[in-house]
Amino acid sequence: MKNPVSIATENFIKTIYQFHRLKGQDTRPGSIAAALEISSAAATDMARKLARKNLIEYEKYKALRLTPAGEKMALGIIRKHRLWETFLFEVFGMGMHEIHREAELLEHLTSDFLAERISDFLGHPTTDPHGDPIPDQKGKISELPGTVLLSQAQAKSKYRISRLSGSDKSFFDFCQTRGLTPGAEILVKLQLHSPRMTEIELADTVLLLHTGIAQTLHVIPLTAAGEIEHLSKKSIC
Amino acid sequence: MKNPVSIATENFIKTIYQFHRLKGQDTRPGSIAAALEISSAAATDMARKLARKNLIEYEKYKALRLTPAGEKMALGIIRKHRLWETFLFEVFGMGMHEIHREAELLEHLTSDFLAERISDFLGHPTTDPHGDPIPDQKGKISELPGTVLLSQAQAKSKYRISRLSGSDKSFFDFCQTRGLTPGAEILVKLQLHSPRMTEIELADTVLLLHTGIAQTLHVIPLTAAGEIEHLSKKSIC
DNA sequence: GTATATTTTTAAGTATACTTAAATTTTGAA
DNA sequence: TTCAAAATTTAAGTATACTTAAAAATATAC
Repeated sequence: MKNPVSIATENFIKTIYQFHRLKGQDTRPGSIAAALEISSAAATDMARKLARKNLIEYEKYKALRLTPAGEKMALGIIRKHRLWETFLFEVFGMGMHEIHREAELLEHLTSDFLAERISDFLGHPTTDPHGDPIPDQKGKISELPGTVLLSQAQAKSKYRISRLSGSDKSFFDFCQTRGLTPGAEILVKLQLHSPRMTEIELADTVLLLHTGIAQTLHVIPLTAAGEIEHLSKKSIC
Repeated sequence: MKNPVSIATENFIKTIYQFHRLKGQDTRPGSIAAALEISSAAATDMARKLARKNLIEYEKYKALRLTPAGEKMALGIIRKHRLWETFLFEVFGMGMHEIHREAELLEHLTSDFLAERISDFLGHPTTDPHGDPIPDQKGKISELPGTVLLSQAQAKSKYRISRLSGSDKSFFDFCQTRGLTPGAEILVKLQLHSPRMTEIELADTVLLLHTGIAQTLHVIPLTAAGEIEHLSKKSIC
């Protein structure tokens, strides 16, 4: 029935999924190719092959879309990735900048059986150390609703950090020493333009973050959009 | 310097090493091919390619031999394999028949960095659950000296079980319920011929093992070969 | 609306890792 | 020692996953 697929295929499918859900919908062959560091020609090639396997819906000159089977496969890979990240972080105490690199490899040679043993061992976590949701066994994922980049958050509003999407050690070190971890509550005080910076407050500390950092932190508004302006005007000051 | 090699290459190198060290020296292309379930032609092909990469010493129509670089690579893969087996057994409580299957995959996508984290976590074990030695970081392996198959052990002699080389669940279940684990001391009472069976005693229990099992258990004599006959005659009776 | 820039696709070619079939070499039995 | 069986190698071919370069289609800028 379900014949095993190559690592190249898994990465291709996973990238389409992530670009579709997270980035701005741009799943044209060129974008996927750039992310995977392969040529556009190779991406077209792969797309046509995977369309024959019913993983991708492919139409010439159109953006790539996953079939339900492709999406299910992507979620399976992402589940393994995030379980490994959680495991390496919590059990081996590996750094945030290291776990992604290792999980990127392990995800491809992890059986469904082993994935369940990892999940059992960890007590079936629902988010990984970056704050990303871990799809369940059936491929169901609880997408964080309404998350925005900190750089696009509204001034004078309260948010909860939902996700750290950076990759280098210095970024994670910075976040950790300042308490910028998934779940932390912050108040956006000011959005500055030229130079673009975001001023936030958390635990009585004020931080001025440049765009590079503020674009890497994802946040969830803590109250309905309409009320925020109103509430924050009252409660802060 | 050391460019990454494929999973196919790793399995090829590993198989040559294992056939050279464990089985009866037969590392001709056909044997390696049979073990990997590929054609002899494919094995010849691979051997010539790896000779160009200085991992194999290849001479037409001769048995395949690893270069020092090839041997070092093999030991690195075996280290990762056995660390994973130990880990999956001790931490996840996976069965003996399951750990090999999973380690067979994970060994190929495990960085040296991660291997050291696993080793750290386990307290730097020197043998895996099967009783096989785990090579150290530099590729040094403490080969068990003088291990023989239980089916070839001398009657009326004491041995210590050193290794369980089976692969299926029923074999490991049988060994576990009877106390046949690496480290256990046994007394070989009798070697029967037609049907070939081995009678052993451990912890006051006498077991009659058929050849299939006795060929899968590796043992180490507990005294020098000369003394055994003498000693066992005295102490038992 | 046309021209140009961008993107995608097609075409041709490469490396890896296999296959089967035929040719060659080695091995072992009489 | 010879000769046939067994193993290995060579040759030709396939699928995957890429490459570069040229052609074709789409998007955008004026």
